[in-house]
Amino acid sequence: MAEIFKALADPTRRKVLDLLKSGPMAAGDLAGHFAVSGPTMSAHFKILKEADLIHAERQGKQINYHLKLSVLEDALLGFADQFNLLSDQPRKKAQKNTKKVRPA
Amino acid sequence: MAEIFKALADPTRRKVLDLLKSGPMAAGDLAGHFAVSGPTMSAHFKILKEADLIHAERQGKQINYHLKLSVLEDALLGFADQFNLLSDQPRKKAQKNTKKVRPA
DNA sequence: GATTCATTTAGATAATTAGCTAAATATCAA
DNA sequence: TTGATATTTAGCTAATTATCTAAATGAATC
Repeated sequence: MAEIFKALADPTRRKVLDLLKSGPMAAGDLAGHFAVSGPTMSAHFKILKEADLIHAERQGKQINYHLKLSVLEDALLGFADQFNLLSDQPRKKAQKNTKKVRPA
Repeated sequence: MAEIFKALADPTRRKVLDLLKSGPMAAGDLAGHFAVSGPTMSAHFKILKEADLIHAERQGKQINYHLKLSVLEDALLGFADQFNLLSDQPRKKAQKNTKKVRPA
């Protein structure tokens, strides 16, 4: 989970995730949205892959990146939940083993 | 908001926030939970202050740090919401100007 | 006001990071 | 199999970061 927060700490990487929100995109198309070199973007993709926030799928010459939304969700909401920031109702993807704790 | 994610990227700082969850704590008491020098902790506090995630209040010789939960909440859930990760019902702190968009 | 305690600021260093260019790899097309 | 295209890997550098020790500041106490 540390890796996820590291990955999210960079604005370029956050924007990559944002671009992938609406569907998979090729590395080059993603890179087109930024003013940095291809290799630099590739390094960002690598960090996002290592954080398991995206995954790659080669299609011919191109490599399409997909957002792993559920990983982002678990990290973000898991952390938020640590601070009781979520409403008390279960969320979309309910988790197993919801511990019932009688309020003190 | 970039500053908040930077601040959250460090495990020491995330743990500081976690310690402050249950109430304000003095700089020294916080530092007691980590294996680094006082000045190092002070630098972490500074970064958290600059991200507006905590605030300081001097009480005699000590400086008590308070978690600014609403700032954390806005950042975290704001970002989560960008990815539609929140349930559709309004949350605890409802936001102004909820735009009503008729589903397509 | 000198001393002690709690914390921060200053200044240095080592490690990490984001960026670059050049070269390598993989795939497709000619 | 040569060439073109898409992307990554390698190797470098500059900037940032986390850490340290020593010194400075602020507040209470003697």
